[in-house]
This record gives sequence, structure tokens and C-alpha cells, in this order.
Amino acid sequence: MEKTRSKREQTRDRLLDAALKVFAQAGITGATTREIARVAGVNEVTLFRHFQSKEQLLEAVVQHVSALQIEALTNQDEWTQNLFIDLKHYAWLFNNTLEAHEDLVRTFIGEARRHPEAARQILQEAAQGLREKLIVYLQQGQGNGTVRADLDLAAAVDSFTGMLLAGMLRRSAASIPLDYSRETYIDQCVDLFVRGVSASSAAFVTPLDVEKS
Amino acid sequence: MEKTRSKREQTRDRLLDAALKVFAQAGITGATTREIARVAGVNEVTLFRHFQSKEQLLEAVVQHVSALQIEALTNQDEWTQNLFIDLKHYAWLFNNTLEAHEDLVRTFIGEARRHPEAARQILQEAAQGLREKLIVYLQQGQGNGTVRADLDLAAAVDSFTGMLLAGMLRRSAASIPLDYSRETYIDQCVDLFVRGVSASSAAFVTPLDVEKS
DNA sequence: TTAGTGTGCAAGTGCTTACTTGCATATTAG
DNA sequence: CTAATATGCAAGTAAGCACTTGCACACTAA
Repeated sequence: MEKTRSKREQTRDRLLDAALKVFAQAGITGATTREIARVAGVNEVTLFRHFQSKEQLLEAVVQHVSALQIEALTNQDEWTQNLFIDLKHYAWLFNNTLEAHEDLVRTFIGEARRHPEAARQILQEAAQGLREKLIVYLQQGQGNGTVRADLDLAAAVDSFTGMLLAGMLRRSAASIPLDYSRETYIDQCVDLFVRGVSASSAAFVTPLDVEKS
Repeated sequence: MEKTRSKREQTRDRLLDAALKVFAQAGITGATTREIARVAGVNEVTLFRHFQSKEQLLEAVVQHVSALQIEALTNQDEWTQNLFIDLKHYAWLFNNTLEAHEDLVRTFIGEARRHPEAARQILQEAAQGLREKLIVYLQQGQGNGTVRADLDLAAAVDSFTGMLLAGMLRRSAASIPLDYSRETYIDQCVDLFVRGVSASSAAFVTPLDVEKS
């Protein structure tokens, strides 16, 4: 019984992985159970023996997702307490995760109205943890006077990640050639944000200033 | 012949309007020709007499789009040459347009990979004009010393609009209750951005500072 | 009037979809 | 060994899809 159940779960996992991939690439509406089964390497009937319907498969996929986890940056040790360095580190990690899962991000943005519960759950699982951490980090900054006290930190963090998200979307959507590099964009986002949130910004000099002047 | 052609074009326009609406709400993949015809109030056959295929209808829709036009803010008169005031004005206009066309924005973000030409054209038509204007505006700021000279203005403008776009997406996607208001978010985006791009930011005081202190 | 044009309507084609049924087979549990 | 379980395979169902055909009707141009 032990080994049997494990084999069944193995098939189930292959189906979940395949479904995530196909949902991301074809969109939820565009994904077909045939294609999901084909990618999983199982018969389509097997899919329906594991999941009652395409909709329930989507639910299971969403609950199963660990793909978007940005598990690094979890340990407080990595924070240097230098706003610019820490935020730049975070920005690149976040951006890399976004780029790695571009299709998934696009799909859930596009279908969020038609599958609100799935979208909510994905967003929750993927971004919420880091968001909290960043907010706490900025709160510490407020505590020691490096971050402006008059900010709504949740909104600040969301606008920061928002810049990065929108940058990714623009870069990969556009057949339009961009007139700046990814590096320029991300570094400048960090630069703008740090200047924006820093207290006594005149006294604050970022490494970027040194490079550029 | 004159009246005949005008009636045909009238039907065509109703189809284009309906198609835009249905594409936006159901997604491009999810939209059906039946539904589009129903919304347009014409027979489905008529749709195919005007457009060879669903794909070609999409092309026509994209070329026909004027919905996203932000026609205000076109006249230079409205610029007060106060960064904060001008950008705040712009931010709210931009945000209102985004919110008014949320479904359309989501759809084209979600399907950009599957319909790159359509996405490119929509993006071009909708945002490019304003983008140029904002860049020129900031260039003037650089000229008279209110805006930092070491910025990539295209990237700066894109990160600004990106914050606003992401804010809209987050607000309307989330069943998650936000812990700040739309007003807080947008005003703070402007505040952060203005501080970020301003030269000699210590000397620069925004109206928000006055309100809050 | 005559001829052309734009549309509606009913029906249908061929294809794809989500999902089902029945049976064969292989693996495994007890 | 025996019985249960997991899967494959072939076929099928009912519905929905994009798209077509043929005919009737109204309107208009000449």
C-alpha cells in the first residue's frame, strides 16, 4: 500500500507540474486537458481519474505551487543595513524570479478577474512573505532614522515591486526596442526609490552617485 | 451609394466596438464570435461578412482603438513647471485611464506573448504619446536644473507609469484587502518619484510635506 | 422597374473541447 | 496466490467552436 500510494502521488505531481506549465504558456482558458496530459506523459483519462475537472485541477495546481518562492533573502544576516545595497540585492532577486516565471505572471494577471480565488492565492503564496519582510526592514530604517517617518511603508514596498514588475512586463512584451538596458532600469529604480524614501536625502549618497560623477 | 456605404460602416463600427468589449472581458482566446455578434446586435454571419476571421477581426480592432487615448494633457499650457503638481496631475489622469480600461489592460498583458503584434500596437497607440511628452517635460527640468542630470529619463518615466500600472493591477486583482487607500498609493508614488528625480532634493519641499508635518 | 447590396435567418460542416465508459494489463499488498 | 489498485488504450458523447451555404427580405441606385 505504501509504494502504491507513492506511485499514485508521483503521477499526480507530474500532472500538477505539467498543468502549471501549460496553464502558464497557453493561459487558463487556452489550456487543454489533452495537452496537460501529454506534457505529463500520462493518458488524458488518468488526468480525470486524479482530478474531477479542469477547474479543480487548477485549484490543486494553485495550492501546490512552490515555483515562485523566493526562498533566499530569508535570513536577516544578509541585510547590510545599507538601504541602497540591500534594496538593490532584493530588486535583482525579485526581478530574476519574475523573469523566470514571466508566463505564469502574465497568465494570472490576465485571468485574475475570471479566476479571482486562484489569482489571490498565487499572489499570496508568491509575494506576501517577501513583502512583509521588506516592510519590517523599512520599519527598522524608520526606527534608526534612515527612512522617512511620514511614509506608508506597505504602499512604498508595493510601488517598489510594482516598478520592477512593470519593467519586466514592458521588456518582454514589447517588440518595441527599449532605449535602455535592463540593468539601467533596475539600478535606476533602486536609485529613485532609495532617494525617495531616505530621510535627509541631501546627506545620503548612493554608490551610484560615485560611479556616475 | 453614399448612404449604403455609411450603413455598412456603421455595422462595422458596432462590430469593432463589441469585439473590443468582448475581447477585454473574456480574453482573446475566450472571446467567441457568437458573443461578439450578439453584443453588436447583428447576426454572427454578418461578422464573417465583414471580417474574414476572428484573427483578422482582432487586427482591425487593434487598429481601430481610440479608447485608451488620454487626449487631455496634450497642451503644454497645463504644465505649471512645478514637478510635483504636474506629475500628480499626470498620475491621476493616467491612473483613471488605466482603471477605466482595466479589463483591456489585463487581457493584453495576459495575451501579449500569443498576440505580440496586437499587444505592441495597443501599447504604442495608448501610451507612447504621453510617454514622449513626459520625457520632454523632464528634459526641460534637466535643462533648468530642477531634475537630476544623471538620469535615464525614458527609464524614469517608465518606472513612474509602472508604479501606477502595478498599483491598479494589485488593487483590482486582489480579493486581498489593501492596507492603504488608492489616494495614499498614488500620491505617495508621486512623492517618491519627485524626490527621486529632483536635483538638490534637500532644498525641494513638496506640498505633501506641508500637509503631513 | 431592375439590378445590386447589406443583412437576417436556419441550417449545417468539420473540428475541438471537457469528460466518460469498458476493458486489458501491470504492479503491488496481504 | 489473490485481490485490489493504477494506468493505458480505444472509443464515444454532448457540447461548443470558427466558419460556410443558401435563401429571403429590405433598401437603394440607375
